[in-house]
Amino acid sequence: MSRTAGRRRRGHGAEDTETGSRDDRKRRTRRALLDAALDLLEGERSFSSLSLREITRVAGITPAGFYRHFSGMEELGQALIEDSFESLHQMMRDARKDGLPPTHIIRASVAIFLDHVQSHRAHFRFIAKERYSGSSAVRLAIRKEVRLWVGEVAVDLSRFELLKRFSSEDLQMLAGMMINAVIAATELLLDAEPGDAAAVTRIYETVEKQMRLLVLGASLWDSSLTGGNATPRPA
Amino acid sequence: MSRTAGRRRRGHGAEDTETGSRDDRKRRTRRALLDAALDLLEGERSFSSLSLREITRVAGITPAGFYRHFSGMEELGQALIEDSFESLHQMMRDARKDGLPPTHIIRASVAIFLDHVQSHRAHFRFIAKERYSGSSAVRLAIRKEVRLWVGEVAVDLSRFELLKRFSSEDLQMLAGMMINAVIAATELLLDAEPGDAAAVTRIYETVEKQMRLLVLGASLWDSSLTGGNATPRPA
DNA sequence: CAAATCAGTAAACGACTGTTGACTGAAAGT
DNA sequence: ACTTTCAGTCAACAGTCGTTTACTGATTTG
Repeated sequence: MSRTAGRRRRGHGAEDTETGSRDDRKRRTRRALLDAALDLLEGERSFSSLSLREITRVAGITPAGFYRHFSGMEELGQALIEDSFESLHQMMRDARKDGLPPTHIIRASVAIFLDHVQSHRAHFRFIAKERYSGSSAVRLAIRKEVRLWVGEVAVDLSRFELLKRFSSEDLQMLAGMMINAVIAATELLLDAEPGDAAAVTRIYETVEKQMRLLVLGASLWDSSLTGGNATPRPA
Repeated sequence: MSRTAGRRRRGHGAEDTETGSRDDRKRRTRRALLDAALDLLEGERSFSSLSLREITRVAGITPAGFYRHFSGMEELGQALIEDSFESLHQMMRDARKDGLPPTHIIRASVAIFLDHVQSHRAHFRFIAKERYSGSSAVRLAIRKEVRLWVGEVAVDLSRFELLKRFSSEDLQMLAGMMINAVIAATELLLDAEPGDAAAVTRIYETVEKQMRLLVLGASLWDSSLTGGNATPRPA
């Protein structure tokens, strides 16, 4: 009743629906769907609790219209993952091309990454939430990205004179610990209020300290003392 | 139609419903509800995607019966958290009482914890899933537990002669890194096939290596070199 | 033994869900 | 100028959901 206003009622998603070629408009609607999902995930909700209808409502289209873009929620989840990591990869390529300062490479890299996190909160919130709670396809995709990242860092580390005597396995472990620390910092960053500069500073400082501790440990490391006697029990 | 069998149809939850006092039966049904939720969480599902009806179905009671035990799903979530951490605390108390070997305390502690994880997979899967994707109440509860744990470990570490010169802040950081490594190992453990002894052994060995690296780093640490110049940017 | 308690049942409610098929109308193709 | 394509609409579907209400019947209580 009283649907007085213009025919098309849209949500926050696609604003100027009227311009551009058909492909452009389609791309815009797709973006609106992705953004709608990210918007809803900014709150307490988890991806698996989002409904298709809810997302189309926020994006400003009809439920049935959803299927012109994705076969279902699972596929939208995949798209969100690709979306999130693509901007990260882009950033990392740029950073590599621009060249890092030779002296504080680690610190600079960490800072660049955390800056990126802060300017893409929604993406990383999604990743953090889905890393352990998402569908197995999404979880695997995230794990693959992390594994690749660890590999890259291990290669970078292998160029340090100090780390020449590291076995490649131990290099992976060191890289893994560094990335674990950065991921932990990321999660703290996402939990902190975005405007809380003091908290942000503390997080940056802490992770830098952690890196320093790891480098110190590495300087005394002897890869030939590997393994030793572990204490595992099957259950 | 054709509901031929006995009146009460129960799921996997409460088996011998017929015995015990009224309180006993109530407790058993409550357990059945918690177990039903944990069962469902063993799969791909996340807690927020579980429905109340679904849980009562698995537990073998009527939807309305749920409310005799919990006011809603949120309260059940809280109960699951308490349940999970209670057995952990119990185990830690026991371990402390029994006394750890003086020589390899860290290694032994880590192994004991990971053993506990393996024998309580469902609980820890729940915690891992909800740590970043759950309701804020649940997330806060988990974070509180982790923070407390870090504090305890920091106190334990302060007794080492090697760490006497650590500032309390740096001790917290070291303890935090150790626990981060253990949590990362926990997550690997939960993702591994329970029977995969080789994978389990690798995880134990890796985390022990990580501990050794941290201890090495600590041996060179100088708390007076704290802070330095961090590189944070508000956004 | 009668009365009170209360864990669990049964049925109904309105709301929301994913998915469908037939449609419309503007853009793209020819 | 015509036909084709196709993003998005609309209406309807069969389910599931959380919650409420009145109830039942065994156990506890006095």
